[in-house]
Amino acid sequence: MDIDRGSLPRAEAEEYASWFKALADATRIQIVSLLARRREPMSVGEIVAVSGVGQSTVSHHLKILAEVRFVLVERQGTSSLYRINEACVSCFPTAADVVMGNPAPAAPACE
Amino acid sequence: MDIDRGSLPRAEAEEYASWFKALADATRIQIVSLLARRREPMSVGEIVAVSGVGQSTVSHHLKILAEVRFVLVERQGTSSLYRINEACVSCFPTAADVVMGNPAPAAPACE
DNA sequence: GCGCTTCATCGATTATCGTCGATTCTCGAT
DNA sequence: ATCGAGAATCGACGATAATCGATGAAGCGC
Repeated sequence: MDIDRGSLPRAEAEEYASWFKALADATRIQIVSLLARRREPMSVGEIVAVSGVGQSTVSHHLKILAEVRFVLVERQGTSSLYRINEACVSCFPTAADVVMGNPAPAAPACE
Repeated sequence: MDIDRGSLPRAEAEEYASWFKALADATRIQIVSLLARRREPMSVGEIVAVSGVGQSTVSHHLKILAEVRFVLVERQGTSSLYRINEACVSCFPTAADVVMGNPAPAAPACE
């Protein structure tokens, strides 16, 4: 395919797709949004208590979000503390701009 | 769940999720990006010729993109002309900002 | 009307996803 | 060493998705 000329290169499109896929679920969006608003780390238990789904499900979602580095994790004692990846806060909307053909304002890659 | 306090309301999260889901595929990202760069309408055949997947698959992807109104369609004679929805060009990156907890610069809802 | 082009839809196949309950693992405390 | 709490992993389930080939429907030219 030579859609790459006139569009995005396939490799770039696939990376963006993995980002959007990570947010293609309402529960994950709420988790990211929650962590983004409180800038402080939260334990899995706190997120479970507020998320409306089971613990294993939350853990699964957090793993997906961590794989694309939307969230960062740090083990502390018996609990895992998750926090938003500040870099993504500015770089992810920029990716949306790129897909939509907008001139990227600034912000290069995400870390 | 009362994740709605401190995060996004569930209904809003679900709407955003449907948007991100529409772009959770590299082929669809390339199609959107292609239509966004050429601002002119393209026929399905043109997109197929450049997309690397079959005609029925492209038609399927275009339907998904049209359902969330990222693209608009207009039948002309025997062919269907798809074009980018200009409103989404600015409003979709804003949605990304909202999810990431950024203060939305301006741009209200996408019609 | 007939055929051709263009696109949408159908049916089937295969793969991926969200969720759950149960289990396992890792700590810290006793 | 044992226990208990917190979190990750496993196995399974139904649901959804991506892709294809084939078929169907709409419009144009002859």
